[in-house]
Amino acid sequence: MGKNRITIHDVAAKADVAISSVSRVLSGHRDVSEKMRAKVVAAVAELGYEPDHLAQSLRKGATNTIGFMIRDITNPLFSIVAQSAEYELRKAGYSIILINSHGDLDAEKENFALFKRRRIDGVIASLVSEDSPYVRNTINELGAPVVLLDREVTGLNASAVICDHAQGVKQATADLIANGYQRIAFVSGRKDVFISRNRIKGYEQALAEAKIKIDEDLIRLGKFGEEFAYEQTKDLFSGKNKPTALITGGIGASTGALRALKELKIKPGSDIAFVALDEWPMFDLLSSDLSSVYRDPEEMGRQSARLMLDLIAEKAPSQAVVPTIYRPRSSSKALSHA
Amino acid sequence: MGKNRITIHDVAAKADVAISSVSRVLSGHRDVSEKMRAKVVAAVAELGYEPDHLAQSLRKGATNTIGFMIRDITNPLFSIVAQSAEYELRKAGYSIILINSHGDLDAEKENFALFKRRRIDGVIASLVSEDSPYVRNTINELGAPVVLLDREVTGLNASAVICDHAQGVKQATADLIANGYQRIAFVSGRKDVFISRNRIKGYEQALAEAKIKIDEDLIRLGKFGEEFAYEQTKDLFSGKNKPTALITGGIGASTGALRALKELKIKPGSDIAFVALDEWPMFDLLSSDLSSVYRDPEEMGRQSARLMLDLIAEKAPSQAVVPTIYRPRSSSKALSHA
DNA sequence: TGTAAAACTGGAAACGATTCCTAATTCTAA
DNA sequence: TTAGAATTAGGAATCGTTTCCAGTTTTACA
Repeated sequence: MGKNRITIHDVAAKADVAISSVSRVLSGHRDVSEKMRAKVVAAVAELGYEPDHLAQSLRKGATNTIGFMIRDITNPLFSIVAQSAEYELRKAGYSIILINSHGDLDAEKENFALFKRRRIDGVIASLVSEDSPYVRNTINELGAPVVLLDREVTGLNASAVICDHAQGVKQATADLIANGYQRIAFVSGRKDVFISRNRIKGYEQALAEAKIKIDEDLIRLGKFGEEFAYEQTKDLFSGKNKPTALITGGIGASTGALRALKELKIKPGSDIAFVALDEWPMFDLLSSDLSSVYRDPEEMGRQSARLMLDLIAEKAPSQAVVPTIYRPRSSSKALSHA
Repeated sequence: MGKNRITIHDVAAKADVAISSVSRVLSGHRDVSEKMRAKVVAAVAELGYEPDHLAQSLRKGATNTIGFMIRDITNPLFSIVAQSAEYELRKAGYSIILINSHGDLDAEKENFALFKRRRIDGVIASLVSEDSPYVRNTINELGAPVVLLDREVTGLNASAVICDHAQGVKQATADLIANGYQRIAFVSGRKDVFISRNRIKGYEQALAEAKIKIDEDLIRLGKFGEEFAYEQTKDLFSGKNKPTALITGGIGASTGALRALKELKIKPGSDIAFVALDEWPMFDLLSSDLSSVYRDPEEMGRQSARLMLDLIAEKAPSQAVVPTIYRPRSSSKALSHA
């Protein structure tokens, strides 16, 4: 067992120099003679010494650790974002502490406290809710830079990666309209967050440009997750004024809606038109050839890492915009529509 | 900005006591008078003091951090394991540092070094390869307990969560045989790891019990990931002696195989029988109603956390076995088979 | 050759906690 | 009342580094 770890003292003793000299050699300080460097390097190699990250952090005041908080790492979109961010940050010498908030505000609060105690160098987060007063306080008191995913935060010292949902959704909606659909339902998560507002904006713009009156009954915004979308889809298609097309926002909502449709024996792409906002792995293996509005999660991860490194380098907060792409497939054009 | 953080010194000064007394109050030491406790608690509350985790770690020699290393957090099975383990460990006061190895041996090695520098209290890992000599060295020199996922490691001071793949695969294979299939192909990842060996064992047992001679050409073990399975599936179904049933091991392999079948216009469940080893989210929404051999990833996460906490409590290494369940669905019984 | 500047090195003070040791106080019992 | 035990509180060492400061040696240039 590596019971007794090797410290800088051991190296100093072996090389017969002061510990400060060992530190200087290892940190690449310039005021070091060649002889000294050789002695220390030899001793380090012989003992297999590796500096203790903990002690370094305490002394330097930087932990080289970034907190990564999301609602649900199980969501494939976020897991790709996390992987991509980790990959980038790692290259810059940072590790990631991963925490789930389970979509719970109290857990989120608690997580920020944990990050603070652990003296994290920065936080990348997809927040549960963006505009509660506590967010402002918590983030400001964190004392470390913050990058938010898909959230607009005003008057806050934070950067953000935002996606241009409106544009892709508008294209998708316009295409559905061009294909002859008028009663287009929209099912998604909470209405008080950026992503939903932004998506609905694209939807409404397309309808407005086509001079189609908005039917509020077709817009179902409530909660993230499968259940809500499942129930709403069932409800939408059980009334007498059924929609002829359906747009679902987010992976959870898409899943819930697809399950409901399956149970109702309504086949997307034949009985109704369908567009999913976001794709996920194996999307192409689903029962229908579904249209989507795609955004690149790896790019989101890269951008969040870049923004974080910029903030750590004390640059001013900024925003990165990731585009969305409408990918029409056969489900945009159901065979049997009126 | 929370520039100047509040330390135990500030609390001691405010309460007009020694820092050692503050520490004692906060750590619940019994030799503390009621008056002292009240004074300190008041000062802590007033200042909003929170102990610095870094300093505590350095002094106590424990970081309350567990390293979690997997090939690919994007794999939904592993992301659920990670989430579940994080949830459990968190309740015990531990945080998780997440690292991908990307299936690369050098990256894996480097990751262990990182964990060591960071003085991690333990590592939960799904290793790339289990029996290289370096694994033994690295793990033994880590100086912290290790829990391995789905790996058998002999003569090593580590616990393991292993799944009883053989049993489920045997059941599945037997069912295929009972349904009249004889030429059952098996496509999966590397043959030199426990999971593959264990799966193939179940497959071979079922064939042996049915007195069916094993056709080595039907067994395709090579690499994890989609490409390999894609190519092998194409190859299997392009020869003259085509299989009538297909078992694919792991999510990557299943994906690759399903893509190949789609391109070949072979429909699992109608043209051939099909069983996927492992399920993933939205499995039920795929184009066919696929049979599977299921294992509970949340349970794997819980077990890995439990084993880790046991090791930290200095209990002897042990193994947890997670069962697999054969879930027959319509794809086990293709309509048009001979 | 002398002197100032530059290069190099070692000692010690941080970083922010825990914990051991000791001294002071309070309590118990003879 | 007082010796001795039991509580309680403070001081200082420690965890393993970095970094400032001061002192010593070397170099450079007049």
